[in-house]
Amino acid sequence: MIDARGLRMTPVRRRTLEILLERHGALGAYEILERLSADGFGHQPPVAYRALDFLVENGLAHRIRRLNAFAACQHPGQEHHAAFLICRLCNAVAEIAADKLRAALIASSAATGFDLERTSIEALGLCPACIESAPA
Amino acid sequence: MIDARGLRMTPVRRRTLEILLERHGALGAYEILERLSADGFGHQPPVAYRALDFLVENGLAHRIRRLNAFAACQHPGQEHHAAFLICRLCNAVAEIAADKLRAALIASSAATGFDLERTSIEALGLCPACIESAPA
DNA sequence: CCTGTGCGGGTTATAGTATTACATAACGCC
DNA sequence: GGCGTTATGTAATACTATAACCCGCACAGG
Repeated sequence: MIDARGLRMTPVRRRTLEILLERHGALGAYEILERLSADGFGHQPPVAYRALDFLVENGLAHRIRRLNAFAACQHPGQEHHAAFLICRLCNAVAEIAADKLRAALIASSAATGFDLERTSIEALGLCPACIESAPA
Repeated sequence: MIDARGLRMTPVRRRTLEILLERHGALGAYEILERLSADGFGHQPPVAYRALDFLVENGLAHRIRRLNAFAACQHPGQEHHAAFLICRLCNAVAEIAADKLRAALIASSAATGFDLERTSIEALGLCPACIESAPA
């Protein structure tokens, strides 16, 4: 039950990750909870939040704050920092590499004396598909 | 009642901005609501949310998503994009210029075909004061 | 002047998101 | 097997945000 990195990938956690992977895009905690409970897991919010916290903590999923939602990580296993592009029409979420952005952010903040630990970079706009279907 | 930019700075809106300015750092909508209602304004959530939406929309305040809170803009009147450094211990919020970061983000996302409209860049860490008082 | 219109602000009610606290069960180790 | 730790389940509640509706005032046009 304990994988190479020392992670305990229990049934709820695995199923939660599967649910996220099945969907391209982000899911709210309560949507995930519905599916978990349909699959026989508990049906109270902490069930979903705990599994999600675990996945986020271990780099298997990301939290999209703008949507109050979660998405599976596109590059699990690799140490990386991500930024997210969110379509304001269809809520599609694209993950892009943000290592350079993060470095720039740390550089920009050097003068403040802050010690940065986690960064969250999100952008709202239109995805290619919605640009097509909803032209100016 | 209408200023140079065509903004209607009504009493609730002005008071809301003052409340944000009085505090260095971020305030939740319900904290703001408490003070507004103590000052004789309405005491239902929309009162605060509407004023805050107005301020954010017009560049006089920022929304800090990580904290579900709001902070007065440090550079009002100037067209700019900001990033925020949030202390995970004392919740202090520092605003730094993010125009370059934004440009880099737009460059990074060019390949995806997304059209970026708004960006939100936040980082969590320790502020100088908390580094002092809580050393490793 | 007066009246129609639009915006702001007030209200009630409710929706949506997240956490605390506590009890029970499973696991890993010795 | 027994013990400490971690995970799961539950109930209850806290916190954040929005919808829908009404009223009144400021302003523009007649």
